[in-house]
Amino acid sequence: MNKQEDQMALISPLYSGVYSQIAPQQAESKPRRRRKKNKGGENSLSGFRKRKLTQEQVDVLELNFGNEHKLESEKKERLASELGLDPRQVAVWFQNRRTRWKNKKIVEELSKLQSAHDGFVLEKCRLESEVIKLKEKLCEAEKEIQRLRERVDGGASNSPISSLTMEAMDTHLLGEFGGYEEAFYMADNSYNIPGMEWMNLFM
DNA sequence: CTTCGTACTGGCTTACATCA
DNA sequence: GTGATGTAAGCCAGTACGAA
Repeated sequence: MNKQEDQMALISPLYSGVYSQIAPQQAESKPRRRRKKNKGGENSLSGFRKRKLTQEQVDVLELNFGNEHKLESEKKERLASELGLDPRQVAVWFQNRRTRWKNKKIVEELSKLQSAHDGFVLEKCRLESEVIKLKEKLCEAEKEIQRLRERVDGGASNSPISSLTMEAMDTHLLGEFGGYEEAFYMADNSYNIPGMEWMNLFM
C-alpha cells in the first residue's frame, strides 16, 4: 500500500469530510478563483463536442469501478485503448464516478441516521410513559406507607419498634430502586450514563 | 427550466529526481 | 547522506456546459 492509499484508508469509507483532514487550508472556505470559460484549449477534450459515452463504454468502466475505485495509470491506459477513449477521459470518468458514489453514500447514510433517530424518539416516548406509570405506583406506595405508619403509631406511639418497622418497610418497598432519587434521577435529569451523553441530543 | 453526465480549473499532496 | 527545490501526476471541490 502506498502512502496515498494509506491516507485514503484512514479516511472514512465515504471520504466524508475527508479532504479537510488532508488539506485543511483548502477546507477553510477561501474564495475560489472563478474559472475562465474555455471553448477548447490545447489540453482540452472539449475541443471536439462533448459527447456521451456509449452504453458499452460505461458498462466496462462501471465494471472496473466496481472492482477498484482508484485508477492506476497502467489500468487507465489499458482501459482507454480498450474503449477507444482518451486516457484523460477515463481519469475524468473515474473522478466523477467517485463523486457520484460518495454523494450516494452520504444520502444512504443520512437515511440510516434518520431512521435510527426515529427509533430513539419512539423509545424515548415509551420510557417517558413508563416513568409516569412508575411515579404513580410510587405515589400509591407512599400513601400505603403513610396509612400503615398511622395505624402503627396509633397503637404504640413512641415505640422503638415502629420506626424500625417503617425502615424495614421502606427498604422492602423501595429496595429495588435503591431509593427515590436514584430511581427517578434519569427521568428528571436527562441521560447522564457514561457513553449515553449523545442521547441528550435528542432531548 | 431542470437534471445529469462529462470536462475543466485551481488548490493541494505525494513521489521522485536533481543539486548544493 | 541530507535538506532544499523543482516537477509530474493524481486527488478533490467546485464549476461550466451540452444533451436529454
